[in-house]
Amino acid sequence: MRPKNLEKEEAIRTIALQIIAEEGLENLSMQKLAKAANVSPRTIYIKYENKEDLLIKLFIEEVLGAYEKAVLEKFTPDMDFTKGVKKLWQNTFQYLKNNRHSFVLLQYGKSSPLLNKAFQQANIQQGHFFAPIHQFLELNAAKGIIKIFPQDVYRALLFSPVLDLVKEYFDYQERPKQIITEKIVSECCDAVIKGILK
Amino acid sequence: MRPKNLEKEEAIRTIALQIIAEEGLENLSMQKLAKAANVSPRTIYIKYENKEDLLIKLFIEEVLGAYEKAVLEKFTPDMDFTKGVKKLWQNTFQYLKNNRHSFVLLQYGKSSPLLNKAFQQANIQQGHFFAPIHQFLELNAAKGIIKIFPQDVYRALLFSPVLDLVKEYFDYQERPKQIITEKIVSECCDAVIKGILK
DNA sequence: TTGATAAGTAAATAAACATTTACTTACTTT
DNA sequence: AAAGTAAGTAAATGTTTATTTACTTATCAA
Repeated sequence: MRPKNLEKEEAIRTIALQIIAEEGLENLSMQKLAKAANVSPRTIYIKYENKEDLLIKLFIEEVLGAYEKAVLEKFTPDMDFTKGVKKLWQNTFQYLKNNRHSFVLLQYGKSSPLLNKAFQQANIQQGHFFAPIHQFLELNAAKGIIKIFPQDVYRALLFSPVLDLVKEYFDYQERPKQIITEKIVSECCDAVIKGILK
Repeated sequence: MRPKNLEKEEAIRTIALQIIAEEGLENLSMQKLAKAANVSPRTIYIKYENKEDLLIKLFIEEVLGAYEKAVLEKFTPDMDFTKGVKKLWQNTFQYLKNNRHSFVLLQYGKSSPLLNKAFQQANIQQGHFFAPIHQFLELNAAKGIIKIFPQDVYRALLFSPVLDLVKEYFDYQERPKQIITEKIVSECCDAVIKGILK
């Protein structure tokens, strides 16, 4: 049996993310992707059932999976609260600023009903994303270190700002304004931490 | 001369937002829209040059414009800092939770390169969106009431969490978790304010 | 009332779309 | 080295797409 050419598989994923980042999810077509990845349309259908399947796997596995791994690098739920949050912010900013293509699809995950639904299903079926962060927050809430909120609210309070900062970091390249540096990210993180501590 | 039928114009915009919210921007087509709005495809092209023009006008005028107006309701830049931020959060949550269709396209504005570019251009050409908020923050920074950050960073810190809370409010309807109430929104707002005060 | 005119329609156009068919290739197993 | 097989290709499928053409309608100004 002829074995799979892993380079082709990777090209499909990489080029798909690139097209989405540059032209938008609205403008990704199977034929355009095949041509750009130097592959026959049929080849895409070996690995993916259809276009929706491709998008969902790209989003869940390629983007969310890798993003989660990068964010949780050197993080443990039993860390000191301030140190833990700072580490998570650092990891997030570092990873996303070096992976703009992933960042764009990640943002689409908050808009597109297809990806949104896929995320919720994956979250239930294959275990929750960012589970160690949940644990971390529960632990610190129980210890009385931070204010009590529903789990999902912590994410809004603690982590949505850093995603916005990444977006501003990329926007910088397109219009003149102050660049987002690691120092600014760190100072923002301090402000967020101050707000959530009891 | 036969006058424009304003009902048709509004139907086009309303149904477009509805399709985007339910099926995604990826799945909005001019023919689908025409059919759903009970209008000939040609009628859409009277008001809009092409599909991109429709999307941009929908985003900038219908969504961003109305959103800005609602958020700034009863807000003035010389308000007390805490009162001002609380008012902005209240307005945001109230308006968006009652306008889910607008919220979805608003979120697409952070993903789609087309809408993103359109936003940046509109921001420059027709004056900055949310200018009173800029003023408000500058004033409070000058008075030494809040920490000093670049203007765009304030938005990330102060306002991205409330958009995330709106998203969670809508997600509630699809999977069981704690509902986002006005009380929780208000408590989150307090935390954010605490973090940014000097 | 009528003539001008932009709003509106239904149907058509050509291009692009997702997916499949029919075939070839390259590798493993025997 | 030959057979078997999944990976891979090029070209075709029928559908849907954005947009236009050719025509009709409704209103206003004269």
